Amino acid sequence: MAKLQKSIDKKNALVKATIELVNNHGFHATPMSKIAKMANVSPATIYLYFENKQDLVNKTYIEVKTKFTQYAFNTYKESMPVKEGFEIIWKRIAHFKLIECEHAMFLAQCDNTPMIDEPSRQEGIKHLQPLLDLWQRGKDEGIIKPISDYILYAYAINPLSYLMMMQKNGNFLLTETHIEEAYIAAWNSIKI
Amino acid sequence: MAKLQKSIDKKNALVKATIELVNNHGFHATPMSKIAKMANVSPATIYLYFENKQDLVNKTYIEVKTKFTQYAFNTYKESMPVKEGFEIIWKRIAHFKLIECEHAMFLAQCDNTPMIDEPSRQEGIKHLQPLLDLWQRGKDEGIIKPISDYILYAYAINPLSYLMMMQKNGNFLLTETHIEEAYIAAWNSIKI
DNA sequence: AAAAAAAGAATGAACATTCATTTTTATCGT
DNA sequence: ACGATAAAAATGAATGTTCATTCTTTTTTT
Repeated sequence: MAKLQKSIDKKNALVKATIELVNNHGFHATPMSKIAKMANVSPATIYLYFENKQDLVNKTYIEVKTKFTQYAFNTYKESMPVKEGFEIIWKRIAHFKLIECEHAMFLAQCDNTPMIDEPSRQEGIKHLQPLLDLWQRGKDEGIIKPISDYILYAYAINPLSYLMMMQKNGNFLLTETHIEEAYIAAWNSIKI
Repeated sequence: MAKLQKSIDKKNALVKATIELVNNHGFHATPMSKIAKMANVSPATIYLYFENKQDLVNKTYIEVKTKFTQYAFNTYKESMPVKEGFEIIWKRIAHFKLIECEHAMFLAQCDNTPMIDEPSRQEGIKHLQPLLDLWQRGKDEGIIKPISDYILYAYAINPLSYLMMMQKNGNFLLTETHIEEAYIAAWNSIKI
């Protein structure tokens, strides 16, 4: 195994362990020692890859957020009609939250607590730009309500996070039918 | 000042300090010593009122959640028509999140992290029963979509939490107009 | 054999909780 | 109504643990 590959493997193992432990216990309740143990690495080794605990979690956040948005916008083209584009993006997001539940949970926790520092948070927000552009186009074309992007996001996208939480807590099972129902509710709340 | 009153004052000061500090730094990053300092009390005194840190935050959660739901359902009567009842409850909830932002933020953080233990979390959920009953009535009358309560909640209520977060982060200012827009989006996504 | 990477042990700070005293409040006999 | 005293409440300091980070040594790679 090449040296570079080995380094990448270790870094990935650390990121993976961070996600799992932070998901289950929260940032401050996951010691570096446990992250190291789960990644089969010495605590000291973490500091070869990351500056400190905060840096580890910031970088993990950015990495996961990047994966998330890459997945979300993968099949979307700017040339698509607004309605079709929205449906595609929305369903990709839903799908990501379904199959990459751990990653999505981690993002939700980062976005809802003071765990991530402000620069990384801002960096994370940028990734959503294509969706905001799509909405702007929809507003210009008179298809989407001319209201604040924050409200559009609150009604069209954020509910998925809540459903994922409930799913994780075992309160209910998210099926394809639910996803379809949720999509319809999402579109109804933003379309004119 | 009567003895009992004094005790209640101290307990309230502790709860208030807990909310403020946990909001700004998270559960594990708020030491008991800081909570004590902010409440003008010795660290040891906390243990006269609460068993330990976990108990302090559990009890704080239940107290805030109780206040929240009392406020939310205050003017609602079961005799109201479904649509009117929902509008009243929804707007009370929105109003609470607007004027009692600190309390609402605290609840959001509790609901999105592993900070609260499971029994307290379950206890908190129970408080929402009147809203679930109203929705059931709406479904029976053919006014509200026959879909899972979780999805109804995700679309009708949860978006308010997101908007409150954005407001808190200074990203945008939540006005009466926004609230009205959001209410319409909420109703559109749950009505038949 | 030199350089780089990794490891385990060591360090020192921060923290939750408890302990030994002090201060406040309540009770009682006068 | 008053002071003495017992009980309760509150305190600051002490304790023992946990943890992030660093240091020194060992292992691996070049």
